[in-house]
Amino acid sequence: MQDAVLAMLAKEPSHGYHLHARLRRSLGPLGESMNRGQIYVTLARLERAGLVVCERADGLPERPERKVYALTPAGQQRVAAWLAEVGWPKPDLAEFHLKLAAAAAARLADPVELVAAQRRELLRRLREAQRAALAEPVGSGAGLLLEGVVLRLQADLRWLDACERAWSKVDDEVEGG
Amino acid sequence: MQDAVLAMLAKEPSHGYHLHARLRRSLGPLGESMNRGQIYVTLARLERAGLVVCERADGLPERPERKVYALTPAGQQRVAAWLAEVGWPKPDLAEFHLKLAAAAAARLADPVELVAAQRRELLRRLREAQRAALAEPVGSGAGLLLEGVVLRLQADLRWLDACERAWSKVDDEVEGG
DNA sequence: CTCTTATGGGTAACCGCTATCTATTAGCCA
DNA sequence: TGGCTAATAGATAGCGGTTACCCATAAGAG
Repeated sequence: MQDAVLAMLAKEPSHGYHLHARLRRSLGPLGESMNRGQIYVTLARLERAGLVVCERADGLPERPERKVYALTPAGQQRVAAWLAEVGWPKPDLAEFHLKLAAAAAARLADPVELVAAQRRELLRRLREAQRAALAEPVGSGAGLLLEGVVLRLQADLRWLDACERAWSKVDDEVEGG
Repeated sequence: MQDAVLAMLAKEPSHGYHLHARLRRSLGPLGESMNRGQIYVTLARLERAGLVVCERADGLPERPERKVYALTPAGQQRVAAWLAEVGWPKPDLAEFHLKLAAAAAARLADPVELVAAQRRELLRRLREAQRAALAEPVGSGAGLLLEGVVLRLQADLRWLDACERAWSKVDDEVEGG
């Protein structure tokens, strides 16, 4: 979040609400879930860390005071460092994996059933993402983002197939043994 | 995290360190990054919420006191609810997307270069995951998990290809215009 | 016998995010 | 004109997770 805000400020100084709007526009449909208040918390921390400064540009006395923030040299340095680093979020498949293991171990549910339910959900999201991608203008950033979502969902569906194969075999062994 | 701990307790009561070991074993190489202290924080919260109870079973006086936790009826209910829900983590591609946009807008870096660097990193991780998968016994839970990681990385690499195509086109337009 | 290291178990502080609350501005409508 | 609603701008509290650190035991090394 901090890096995202700094990245927006690298283009031009803004106040909290404007930053929020720019982020949402940049992320398209995936930015819907962004919280408004988070921006201000993040800005306060960035200011405390000396990465941004607040230039009070409340020119109109009748408007609510809005604080316009801009990058400090340290902030620019951090943006450059962020751009230079090659990080990638680690896959978060552990939860479903544990769910299957727990269901089988405690005999609380049928793992193959859980996989089937999950596949229905992912197919639903896949259709939704494809529909949203069609609504975006071609070549837009949001459309590209949605393409990534679609590719991920397809990969996850393939993984569910593998899960089903694996847990079906376990069931057979239990029944057979 | 809470659900993961509850799921382990659904199979059998355990104390903190044992739970940590079981979780790590169940997750294979992906469990390496798990923090030990987190287990105790989580157990304390679960106890406060009335989902688990602590039966002090420190039979040997010379051993350090270890608290054995077990599910309460409310805890069993929550495990059942967790198994019933069909959730899936949302794709977290936004950070890289913002990185590309910020690099291009502030002219701090070449987006196509960033994509190339990211591709190198993902290929490295892909090789690593495939190697780890070969080290796991076939049919084990950890092996299945690693297969999911591999499928995801392959999907992300395809997305990077799409990113490169999109941002190359943008560069052409800028140069041409 | 002491020093060091590894293991087992725990606590506290910090950080990020979400939800919620306040206050002002603007638009609408009766 | 008064009252309702939405949008804008900002602040706060609480939850969940991670990190860093602390305490005790056990095993070796000198």
